Amino acid sequence: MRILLVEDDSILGAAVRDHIVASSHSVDWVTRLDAATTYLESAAYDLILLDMMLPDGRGISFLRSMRMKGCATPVIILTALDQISDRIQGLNAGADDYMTKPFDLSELSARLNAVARRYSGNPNPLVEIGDLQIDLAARTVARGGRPIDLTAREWALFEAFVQRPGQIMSKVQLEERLYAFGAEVESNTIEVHVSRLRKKLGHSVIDTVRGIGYRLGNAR
Amino acid sequence: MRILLVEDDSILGAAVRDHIVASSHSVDWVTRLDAATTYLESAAYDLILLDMMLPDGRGISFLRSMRMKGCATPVIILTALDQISDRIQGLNAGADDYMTKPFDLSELSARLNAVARRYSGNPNPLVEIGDLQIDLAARTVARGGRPIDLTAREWALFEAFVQRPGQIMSKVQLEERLYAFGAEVESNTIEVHVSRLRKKLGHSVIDTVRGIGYRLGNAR
DNA sequence: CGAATCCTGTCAGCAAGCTGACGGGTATGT
DNA sequence: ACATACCCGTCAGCTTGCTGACAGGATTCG
Repeated sequence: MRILLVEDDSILGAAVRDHIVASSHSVDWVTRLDAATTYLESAAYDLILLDMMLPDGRGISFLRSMRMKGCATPVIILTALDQISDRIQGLNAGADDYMTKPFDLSELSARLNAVARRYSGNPNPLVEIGDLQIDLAARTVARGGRPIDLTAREWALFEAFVQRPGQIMSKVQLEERLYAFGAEVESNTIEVHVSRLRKKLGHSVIDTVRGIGYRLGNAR
Repeated sequence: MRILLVEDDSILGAAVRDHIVASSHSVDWVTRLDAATTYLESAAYDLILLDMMLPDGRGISFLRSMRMKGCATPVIILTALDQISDRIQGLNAGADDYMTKPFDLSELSARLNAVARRYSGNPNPLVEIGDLQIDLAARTVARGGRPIDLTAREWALFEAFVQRPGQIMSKVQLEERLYAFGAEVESNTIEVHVSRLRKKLGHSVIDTVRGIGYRLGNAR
């Protein structure tokens, strides 16, 4: 999952950024709204964490603007404890959820997961694909009750497919989803990860559509 | 569809064989039961057309034997008009249908199609896959009401996938299904036909599972 | 703290698959 | 009967993808 963090408090920003990275999501962190606008135009984000008070304006204006432009990316607003009006206004402006500073990072994870699940159109974290049992919340895969151990990258890649069954994802799309700006990969890294995933899950779980991308196999 | 024809009458056998070939199915024609046994052990048939009176025995014995061995291939028995007991015995022994000689060849086609549909577990000839509308009886494919013209070979290949959604078919399996003994192909003919089919249907209708085979794409 | 292990991205060689082109045989039309 | 068009299998060169190996950095363990 790719996240845009808009937060000018450097200590909080760094903590949140690090936590997101440790959760094996990718994150771009900006401290101003103009940068957020630019980033949002350049990449597809799965989630935006949006502070309300920023040096060049209010998060609420940014949120209204992006909603008016038809952008449906889920937004969690970050508000001060005593700013209840920010929360109400934010939710009314189209935010999906809010968190009040200071917040516990495990609370952040829970919120991230909840929004991601809603966004993927699949609120139920338990998925079966062929003979695989997948828990999107616990980030586990098993076959016949036997767990299959996936690394963070492998999980992130697999999750991308599971959240979009049947949809072909190009290598560029996968790269954008798995890597933040400045962390793009060169060479054939996506192919390598797909190969590693296949080694663990079996060669018919993910299909290649040559010249286009990859998708979940048609396991019926 | 690959058919085993067991018929010692050379005129009838030739007429039936030619009709089957003209219908773009493949057929192996034998005149004796021992040859039929050998063929059945060597290849997977979709249907057997079985005469009752053969030089080396009765078709009914062959049918009983193959059913006892657990072979589920559909069988249409070919009987003389006045041999009603053959018909009853044949059906009781596990035949799927019967035809009485002499029969009209278009009647044979209808029977072939009916059995093939039942065998594929999909008695309904109308199938939708992604945005394709397929009529298995009329052997037509259309997209948005616009027909897509397939040649006989292309249709045979496509039909194989449609009848087994989600199942990976290896090149060998496809070859066995599309070509009779003595008509096997060399070189990369299956790949070429898949490529041609993709050119007409789109590149994401059939997925390649590298090193294993092909199957219908996961169009959801 | 050092050693061992693991994860991840890169590299590069290989290979399975893809596709344009061609020729022979068949079917169709005049 | 001849010309044309089409189908189909083969060929071969190209291409995209796959994967083993490696090295560097991060993590884990004693």
